[in-house]
Order: sequence, then C-alpha cells, then structure tokens
Amino acid sequence: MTKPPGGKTGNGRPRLGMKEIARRAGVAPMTVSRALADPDKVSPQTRARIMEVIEREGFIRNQLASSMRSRRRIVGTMVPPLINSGIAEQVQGMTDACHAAGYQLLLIQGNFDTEAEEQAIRSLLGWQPAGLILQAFVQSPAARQLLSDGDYAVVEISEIRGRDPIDMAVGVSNFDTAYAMTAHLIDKGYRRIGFVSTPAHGNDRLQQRRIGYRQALLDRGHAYPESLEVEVPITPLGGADALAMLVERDSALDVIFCSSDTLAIGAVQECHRRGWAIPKRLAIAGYGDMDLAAQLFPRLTTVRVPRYEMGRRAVEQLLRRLAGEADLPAVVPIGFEIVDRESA
Amino acid sequence: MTKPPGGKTGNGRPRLGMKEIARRAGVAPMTVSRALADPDKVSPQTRARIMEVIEREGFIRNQLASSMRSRRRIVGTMVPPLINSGIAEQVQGMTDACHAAGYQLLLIQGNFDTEAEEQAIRSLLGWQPAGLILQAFVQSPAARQLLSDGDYAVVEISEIRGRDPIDMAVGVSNFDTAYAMTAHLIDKGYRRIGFVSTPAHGNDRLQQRRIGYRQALLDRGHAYPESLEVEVPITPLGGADALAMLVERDSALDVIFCSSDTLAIGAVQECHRRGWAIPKRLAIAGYGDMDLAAQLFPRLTTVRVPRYEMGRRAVEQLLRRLAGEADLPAVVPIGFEIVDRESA
DNA sequence: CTGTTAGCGCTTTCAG
DNA sequence: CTGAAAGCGCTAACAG
Repeated sequence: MTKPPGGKTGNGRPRLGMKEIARRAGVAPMTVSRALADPDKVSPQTRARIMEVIEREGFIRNQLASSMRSRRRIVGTMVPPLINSGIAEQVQGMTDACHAAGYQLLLIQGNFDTEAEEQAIRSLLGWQPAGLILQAFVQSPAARQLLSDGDYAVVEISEIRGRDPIDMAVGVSNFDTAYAMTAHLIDKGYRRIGFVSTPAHGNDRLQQRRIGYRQALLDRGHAYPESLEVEVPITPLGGADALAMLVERDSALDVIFCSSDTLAIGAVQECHRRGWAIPKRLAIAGYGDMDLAAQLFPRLTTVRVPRYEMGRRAVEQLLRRLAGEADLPAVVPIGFEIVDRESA
Repeated sequence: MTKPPGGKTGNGRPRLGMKEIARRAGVAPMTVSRALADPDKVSPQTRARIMEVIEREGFIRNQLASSMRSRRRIVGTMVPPLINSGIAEQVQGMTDACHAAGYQLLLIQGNFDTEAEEQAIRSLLGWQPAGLILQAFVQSPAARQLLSDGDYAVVEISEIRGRDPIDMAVGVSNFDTAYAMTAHLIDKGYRRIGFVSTPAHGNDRLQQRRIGYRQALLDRGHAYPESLEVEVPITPLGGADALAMLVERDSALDVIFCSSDTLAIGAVQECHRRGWAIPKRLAIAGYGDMDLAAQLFPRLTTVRVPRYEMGRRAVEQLLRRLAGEADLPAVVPIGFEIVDRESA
C-alpha cells in the first residue's frame, strides 16, 4: 500500500510498467512509448498489438517519470479560500480547461500572508509545472523575484489596471467595475451610498474597488465620508453586521454597495429581519453575480464578473504561451456588466 | 519558458539542481539530499554550509524526481462540481490537512459518468499518488476493480450505510440524516411533507436521503405519495421551481424538505416572492448547513453535516493508512445534527 | 558522518 | 519503422 512504485501489490496483479508491456507485446519499450505518444510513427500492426496488450493488462503510464524526461503536464495554482467567494467557479473553469488539454491541476488554497504565499509558490514550482496560475496573490517582492528570475509561464488572475504582470494577467479592472456600479447607483438617484468591503489590506483587487467607488462619488460631486465605508469578514453575517454599523452611522443611508454578493445577501436578510423594504427603505447592491443573486428576493443588482470564464481564459492564455505563440497580449481584460435588478 | 527542467532560463540565473548546490557547498549531492530530508544525519557545520548555499542560490527540489525514487507526496482527489454543493468546504479541509502533512492535492472535478470517472481515476493514478480521496463516485464496477486490484490506499467520502468500501470510507449515513430530519418535522406537527432532491440517478447519497425520508414517514404511519417528491437541478432556481411544482400538486402542503441548502434557499426566496409567511404558510427545511443558512431570513432549519471536517478526516485517515497504522477502522462515521431554526 | 554506485520509469537521441 | 544506449534529478543501499 505504501510501497513505492512498481513491484507486486497486495492481492491483485502486479502493476505493469512500460517495459513489461513491451515484453508482452514483443517489442522494445521505446516502441510502446512511441505508440502512445505518436502513434503515426509506429506501424499499424505493431501499434495494434501494443494497444491490445495495454487494453488487456491495464497499463497506466507513470506521469512522474514521463514528465521528468519530456513535456510537463501540471498546472500549478494558488487560490484564496474557496468558500464564499465565487472562486469555486474559477477553479471549475481551470480544471475543465486543463483536463481538456491533458494537464492536471495542482491546487494550493488558503489565506496567505506574504511568507506563506512564497512558500506555496515554492511547493508548486517543485512539481515542475508547465505554468502557474496565481490568484491569491499578495505580491511579495520576493515572490515576484522568484517567479521572474525563474522565467516561468505565469498567469495572474488579478486586477489589471496599472499593474505590470510578472508574465501575463487575466482579469477585470476592479476600479472600473466599482466605479461603474457606483455611477449606476448615483444615476438611479441614490445619494448616500455606503460601501462594504472585506479586509482590503494587501489585496489589490479590493483596494481598487474602493478607489473606484470613491472616484465615482468624486466625479459626480459627492463627498465620500469614510464613515460610510466598513470592512467585515466575507460571510453573510459580515454583510448583516456592516448594515447595522452603517445605518447607525448614517440613518439616512440610501443604498449599500457590497463588494461581494455574499455580503450583499447577508445585508438583504438583515433588511428582511428588520422589516425594511428593499429598495425603498434601503437598497442593496452586490458584486460577483453568483447563482443566488438572480434568485434572491428581491433579485440582486450586482456586478457580473464571469468567474468561470476567467478561469478558463487563464488556462487558455497559459497554453498559448506554452505553445510558443507569438505576440501574446500580456494582459487579457475580461468584460464585466452591471446587472440591474430590483434590490437597488 | 517552455523548456524542460534544468539548464539556463531566459533572463535569470540558471535554476540550480542538487548537484550544483552540492558542488558549491563542497559536498556530495547525497549529503545535500540528507541535509534536507534528515538534517540530524549531517554534521551541524556541513548542514549550515549547505543551507547557506541553498538560501543564497534559491534551490527548489524537483519533486518529480524525488517522488520517483522515494516517498510519494501527492494525494489525488476526484470531486463533484464545486459550485453550489458545499464541496468547496470539503476541498478546503483536504488541502489544509494535506499541506500540513507535506502532501499536495491533485484535483479532478466534474460531472462524471461511469466512463469519465474511470478515466479520471486513471489520470490520478498516473501521478503515483500516495492515496486517493474519492467523492464524486458513481461506482462503476470497472473503477472499483481498478482500485482494488491495484491495492491503493483509497478513502471514499460517501454514504456509509450498508456499503462495502473499496478500502476506507468517511461520511455520514444519508439515510439517517434524512430520516432524522423527516422525523423531526413530523414531531413538530407537520403532516404533508414534500421532498426535493437533485437528480439521484446513480448517486447513492441522494438515494439514501430519499429512502430515509420515506422510511420516517412510514414508521410514523404517514403515506408518502410519490407526487410529493421532485427532482430538480442543484441551484436556487431549482428550489424555487420545486416549490412551484409541489404546491401545485398539493395545495395543502405543510413543509418542504430540500436535500440541499441551496435548494432550500431558493425555495425560501420563492416564498418571499409569493408573500407567503415562513413557516406559517409553508415551512422549509434544508440540508448541509452552509454559511448562509444561519443568516437567512428566516433562519434555516437544516441538517448540519460538517463538510470541512469530513475533508480533513478523509486525509487524516489516509495518512494513518500510509503510516501503516494497524486496526484502522474501515468506516469512519461523521456526526450530524438537526439544526432547528425558524424556517420549519 | 560522508561518499559512491546504481537505478526509479520513462523518453531523447542516435543508430540500424 | 524499430531498437539500444544514455540520462532526467533525485535518493536507497551500501561502503568507508
């Protein structure tokens, strides 16, 4: 069970290696390798004989050995916690795209600080990945250094505004999205707009959303008292708490713009508990357009960011780089959309 | 960029191998290997010298080569789609536990049919994992055969009632959970109890939940007209649709037991849209106790299944097997709990 | 405590 | 079209 590769295993037949398959097919191991990697280079008869043996005996190629000598087949990825953040969809997009192209996804997730992040990147690199897709990226200089020194293929799923990607980046401008939503709310007649964020420290994307919010207010001649901004954990409870804090600070608040649907949904529930009509007494806007947003009562006005698509595109971009495609854009902007529904 | 291991890379310094580190530290490669794997077997001075070089030059060990010759360090896992199902928490539990023990998680996710599932298992096995954790398991005989023949360490996260695990299993009895919730609802005085499930075909866990629901009704002398059971996709919209279908079939319906919180949340929204008081006009119960359940309005009565814990325990169980621990239980039941809140 | 040798399972390279 | 030899980067096993 714990025994290293090869050799007999417990009850069943021995796990066969390529050498053994070759022996049984009456060819050299190299021919088996070729039959698998490049069937055209082997005569139909030989190939058929090999395949027949493989079929019968159940050979599974050792990817470790294979990747060591030839093409790398792992895509390493580092993501924030999957819970409550829409990251799950991105991961789904990545795995789908990876498997379609014959790659495997090595996943590290967590709440990274600078040091843990560097450590995580090092462990990924140890597996000799064909490339890296980084999302939970706090951008320690050491990590950047590590990656650019090594000259790795890297796609960051990140803020794309005013950032110089290590290699390539896929994403939206969080500034633009938040700006657009804030402007949208102002255009709909809301005046006192609260802003709820999850802790933005060291997180470029969240910072950009806040700046976008502020800039939109400024551009339309509104003030942005910082008392109308709060930070809470990314849970529905956080959203409810934020609402409580904000209305305490400003009882005339019109609308709350939550930088995540999870928060917005929590805030909506809190309104229900208080018996406040949405959007009449207080309006709520979210960010992300998760599945529930369109089914919530009232349906949630939010920013749609196509997460699955982002994951898919990130892999696609990586594969193009690996294929040596020329003139690859360093930054791939993903479209977004203000989804105007009933909650605001 | 696409170049295989070793050798010079684009702009930066060459990526160093162990041999090169050894040379610079004035020792044999083996000594470097030992300094890393088992520091006590190297004299403090030598170790210090080696570490100093590694620190300075930035060595990252090639895990491919390392795993080939010695301990395997990959845990392969196959899971259902991460979206909307609480699986994300399980994956979080798995990654946390894996990384704490120095393993990496190789992830395959998807909507598997029998054939795709076998294929997925084969790809995981190709990486010579120390063990497998399987969750999206439709249990094709071929897949079972493959795994038991190979004598792999396997933990299934699955139904644990009346099932003979390939190797080990961690989970709850879905029968018991659904039975308990149904009995709870009957005890609270509900009489006409609808049941909403996601498509149960080929899914043991969902089938067991349905059987548990039926058995509880039977045991308490209720009938279970199959017209009170519906299957819908696992989305909030599915929950809303299910509600519409059920109340159409039986306008006197008391309560709907949804076999997933995602469905229950959708059903709750549909009640709000219709202006129906919960639980007065119609009660709703869920399954899973996801984050939002406790924050929903009204707070959701549901079955708490500790998903994160399940993921963590699955890895723990695997590690024990790998450590050669004797008398390991084949089945690890995870506790569950009926969480009684306001929605039912 | 340290080094040497051999080889994990596959594929590159070069020769038939 | 097929095969033999060599070696990817590391570590088990065995010296010293």
